[in-house]
Amino acid sequence: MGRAPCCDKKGLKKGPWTPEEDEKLVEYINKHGHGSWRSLPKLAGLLRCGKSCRLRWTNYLRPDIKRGPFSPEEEKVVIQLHAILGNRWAAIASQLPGRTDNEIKNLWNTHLRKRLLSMGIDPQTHKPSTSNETINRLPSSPSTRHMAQWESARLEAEARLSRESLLLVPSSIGKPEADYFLRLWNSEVGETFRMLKNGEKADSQGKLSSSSSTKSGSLSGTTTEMGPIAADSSNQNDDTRCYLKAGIDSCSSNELEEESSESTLQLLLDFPSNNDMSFLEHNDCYGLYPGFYTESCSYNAYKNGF
DNA sequence: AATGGAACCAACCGCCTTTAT
DNA sequence: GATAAAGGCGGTTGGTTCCAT
Repeated sequence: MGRAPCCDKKGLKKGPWTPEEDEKLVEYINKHGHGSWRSLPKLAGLLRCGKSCRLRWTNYLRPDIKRGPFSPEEEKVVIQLHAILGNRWAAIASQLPGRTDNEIKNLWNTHLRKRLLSMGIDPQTHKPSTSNETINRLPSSPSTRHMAQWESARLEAEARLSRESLLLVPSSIGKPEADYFLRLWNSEVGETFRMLKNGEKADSQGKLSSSSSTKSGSLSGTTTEMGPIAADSSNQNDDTRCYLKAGIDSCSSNELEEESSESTLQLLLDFPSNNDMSFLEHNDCYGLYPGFYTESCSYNAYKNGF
């Protein structure tokens, strides 16, 4: 049994919206709300399908839409969330107020994806590409992968810190950073992260699980492979590089699979500073996105870059 | 100035999930 | 439980603009 078309397409206009159409749509929604999208075009006097009206409203006419170019900070968030969520544009958009899924999708396809590719990063896996085209330019260190995982763990740790700080110090509410991570953690993003971390089948749509070879792979890797590294690194920064290297060199993923992410996180939080990744600067191979290291050779370039 | 390719982005299409009956 | 309608989402397309030659 075929699905009925969303609307009768005879006589309906397609293509770009005119200012007059926009005006009609905005005026109607401001007065009555959108109600049923199916019946809206008729009521608003538009020769458009309801779906088209909904899209025009949500992607362009909504008053809270933030237009204009993405800030470096926004781009960074998109990249980080994409590493966790994959192509779940709506979920990513929910973390960027005023930005639409369509906008983020376009940003990704036209800018960020190419930028990562040019840096030798596979935009789907966020790992160094193995293609012949890029492999020769890459530092062939496994630690690049670890840095992606590290960044994911950092996200989680910061979210936890934010949540705890809010519980302990109510006055911290309103601080943008804490607010952001609290929101993130309590949102679908955080839920996805937690589910993946626990090895659960994420979301009922099956979309996540269908594409989770990337996500669950990298994320479970975050908590497992990071285990001994973070555990050992609870000592001092001086030792961290050694532990990091030792962890990379020696860790057998099977054996590490059992490592508790709780303890890992705790140890992460025990770091002198969660944001201080300066100990990585001394080694040219420690970096998530090698393109950033041509100048500064610093993980901070990734953290602050874009 | 003309032109061809690249880049950008709004909009469409089809599939999936949710909700109502 | 079965079915249809509606909404939502991600992939893709096609028109427009920009830029190099």
